[in-house]
Amino acid sequence: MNVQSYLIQETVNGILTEISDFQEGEMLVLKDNTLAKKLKVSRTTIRTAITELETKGIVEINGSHKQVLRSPNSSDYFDTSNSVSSKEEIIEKYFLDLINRGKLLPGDKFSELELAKSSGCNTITVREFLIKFSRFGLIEKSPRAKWQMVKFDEKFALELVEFRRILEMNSITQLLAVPEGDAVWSELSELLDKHLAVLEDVENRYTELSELDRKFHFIVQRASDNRFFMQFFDVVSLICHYHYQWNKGDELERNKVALEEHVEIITQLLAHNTSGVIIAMETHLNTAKKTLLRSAHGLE
Amino acid sequence: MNVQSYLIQETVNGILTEISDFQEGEMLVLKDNTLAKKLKVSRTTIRTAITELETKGIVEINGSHKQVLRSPNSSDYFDTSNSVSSKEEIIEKYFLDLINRGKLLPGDKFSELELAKSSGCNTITVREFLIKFSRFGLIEKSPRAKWQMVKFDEKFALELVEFRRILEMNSITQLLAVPEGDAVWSELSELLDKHLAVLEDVENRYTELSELDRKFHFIVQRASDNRFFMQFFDVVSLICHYHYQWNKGDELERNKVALEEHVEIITQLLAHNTSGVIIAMETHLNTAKKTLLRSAHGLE
DNA sequence: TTTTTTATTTTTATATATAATAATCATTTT
DNA sequence: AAAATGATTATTATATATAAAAATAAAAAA
Repeated sequence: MNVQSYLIQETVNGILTEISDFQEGEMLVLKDNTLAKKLKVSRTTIRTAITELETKGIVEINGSHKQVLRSPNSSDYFDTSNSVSSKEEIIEKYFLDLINRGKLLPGDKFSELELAKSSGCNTITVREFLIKFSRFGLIEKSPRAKWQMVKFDEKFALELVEFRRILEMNSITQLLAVPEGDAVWSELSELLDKHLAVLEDVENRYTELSELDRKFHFIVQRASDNRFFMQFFDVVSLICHYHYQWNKGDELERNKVALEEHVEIITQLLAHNTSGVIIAMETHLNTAKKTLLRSAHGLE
Repeated sequence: MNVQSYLIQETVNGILTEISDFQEGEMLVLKDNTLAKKLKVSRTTIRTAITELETKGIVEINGSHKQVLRSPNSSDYFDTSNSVSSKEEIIEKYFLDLINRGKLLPGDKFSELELAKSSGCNTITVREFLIKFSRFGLIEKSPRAKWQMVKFDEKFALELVEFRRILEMNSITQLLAVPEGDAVWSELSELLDKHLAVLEDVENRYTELSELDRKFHFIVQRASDNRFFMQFFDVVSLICHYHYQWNKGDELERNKVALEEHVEIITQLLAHNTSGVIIAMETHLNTAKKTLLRSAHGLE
């Protein structure tokens, strides 16, 4: 039997969940229109999924009449945890992994075909992904030439840091204006606890900074409530993360400092101490700048 | 005879220019290696172009020996002024034209195939262009659904204006710090003259604002000397331009005000009056905000 | 030895075809 | 009349093929 597509599998699982409380002897009829609305897919998809359920013996189809025969058990569900919804996800994962493992360094060249072969996608999927990804300013190409990782020099680093400084300073001011009862304050105090927990055992847990850093800056940027700011959150976040990869040398010490700086900012935020927040943030961004510059120089 | 591609035509023209000072009886031999370096194309391209020159009777090919026979006349050159270098340029022109003529309004849907047919490109070219263009935040799509012009509501407008305000305020501060002798100051005073000229005959020339506006804000943003800022100059510029299209009602009055505001900013800039610049810029951005908001409301 | 050329291989750009999914419209059922 | 369905059409996603251009490597010439 041929393997169904991800969407069909997910839809089958969705229908199974819908009918999971079916009782023996009950009269349960499936309407594709209703299911389509509920699962937010087209009726065509629902019908393919119901046909699949018929072969599983869970549903009986009699013309337009689709009746549930038995309640589903766990083996009826498709395991979609390991599948990917599309080729695009495959190449995205594959490419980001290359970056994160330092297989693609600034100045490196690579071709679409090469990526397509090694990732198991076709060239068009790869190409479209690269076009989309080029928005981050990390890769570029000229017509009929190979793609190239952007050379990461001091100027690039300084521009990035300056841009980030302006966006974050603005957002954090907005954040300070958020009223007391808002959910963001409990989010922040939770985040503070997590930071403290990691700091307690920093020798073993210092690598968790990466995730906390992303979360922290996400909360800050989100306060701007501005889609253009958020667009750039992704860009800056990715690029910074990318370049932190290579200074493994003093990673423990560096991460410890960053964690402590986060703690200071969040504490000042929770105390609603405007000038304290600004100063702490300024310090943090300056440290980040130094780190980034060092990583830029390390590559020359 | 089949029409050569744009690149070949341009290369032929390039070689013709190279040998344009050929004298009767002179011994002029073409080396593809040298030409390739000079014209910045590959040797493959040079060889195709030289073959073309042989059929035109300008060059004689004897194995590896390529000798110029006569000096080229103007009819030997290809007219590439009307051709486009690639399909991508076609679709880009076509799509921007649709936008500018108000054929694509917020909320409108359109399909790749539709665009491909009407523009004469294939779907892949269209698709890749749309992916690239979606970076501007003006169009979006969900999987297997049509593309859609983003609904332009008040929130969108406010976010855009706020983002612009932060970027431009920062850039103009940088601009003020540029030393006296820099070329930017003469650029600005030229731009001031152009503004004044248009204002002299504003009833007939008010449509020239669009170009002056782009130039002015470009000079301001460029002062940031930051690629991330510049990326967004394009985005903001396009979106604003797009949305100004529809309030044709008070266009004369509106453009006149904008021109006068530009004059004020540039004057203050040339006088190096920091606070004056800030105030004038603030006023200008507020006017732009009002205009944009009115255009957002007009669409509801 | 260095440069140039020929021949070959890679790579991107473009075109076309098929499959999967969504949307539509006329008809039937409720 | 409203909702649901079947049949059809439209559209995107994916795959494959061909052409144009660039890059490379080995051979030839300077």
